[in-house]
Amino acid sequence: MTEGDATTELRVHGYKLTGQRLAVVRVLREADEHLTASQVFERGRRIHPGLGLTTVYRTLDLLSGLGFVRRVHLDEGCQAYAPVREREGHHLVCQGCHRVVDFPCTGLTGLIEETRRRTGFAVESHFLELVGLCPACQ
Amino acid sequence: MTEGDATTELRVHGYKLTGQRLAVVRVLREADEHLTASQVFERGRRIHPGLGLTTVYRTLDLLSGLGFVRRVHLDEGCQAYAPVREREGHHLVCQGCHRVVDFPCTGLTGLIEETRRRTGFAVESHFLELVGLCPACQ
DNA sequence: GCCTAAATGAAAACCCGTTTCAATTACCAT
DNA sequence: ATGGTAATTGAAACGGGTTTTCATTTAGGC
Repeated sequence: MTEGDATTELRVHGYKLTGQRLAVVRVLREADEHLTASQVFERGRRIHPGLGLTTVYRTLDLLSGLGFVRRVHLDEGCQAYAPVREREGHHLVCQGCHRVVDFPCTGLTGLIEETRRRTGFAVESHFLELVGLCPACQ
Repeated sequence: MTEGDATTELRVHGYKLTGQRLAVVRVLREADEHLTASQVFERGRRIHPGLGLTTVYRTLDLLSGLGFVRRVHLDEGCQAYAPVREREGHHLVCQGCHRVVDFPCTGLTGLIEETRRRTGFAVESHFLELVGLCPACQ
């Protein structure tokens, strides 16, 4: 996610470019670990003082709908967010430092097609997340 | 998940076989859709009157740790649970009726190995969920 | 049938996230 | 530039789901 991408995309969809939104975008772009809403809130405040937590939640929803942010689902809970660096990709999360890296989604079409054939389901979306330890944490 | 499997496994791990736990196990075994904790609570009460919601949460955690239950992660939220019918498998969820079907985890080793090579991460676990429409809901 | 540690339920506490609403502000048209 | 307008915002109240606390009960080994 580049800052330019996000601002363009916001504009294209008719959303206003407010300082608050740009602050949230910047926080996410500069983070390489997953963040909770209140972490985004804290960091965003340094960029845009007066930013409200409510706005953080609203903006995370917005960016999530536009595909710039993805929720991270962990055993401990599902209230973390990470920037999407690779569209059509997925997240690989480090258990140690919470770093999040994107990897491309390849080699799943066979599995999905096979599942469609065996179950009759029309598969519309999928969610894949890998969890492990990054080189530094091993 | 068969009832026998679950009781055996509970015993093996030194957990007591209480009526409350067996009720939760039975509710999950007989459900073919994902259930929230309070749905498990309601149904479990019919089997074991006096069952408490707190116990339902604790038992879901327990069974989840033993691999008999898996959380279902949806856009609407992550507070649903479904029985694991196929170990080493994953969940396929119907958007219409919430039915959950298991499918085997095959064809992911290549993707994981490739990711390991490219990122250096030691991948320890993965979570895959497919979402779509079942034959009846299409 | 005891004994003891584990398990339970009710109530309170907690926490995350949403709604409400009046005030502000970005952006378009002039 | 300026003004008008609908979108956006923040504070506070609210809501619901989940966890903690703690006294009581109970399963399972002796």
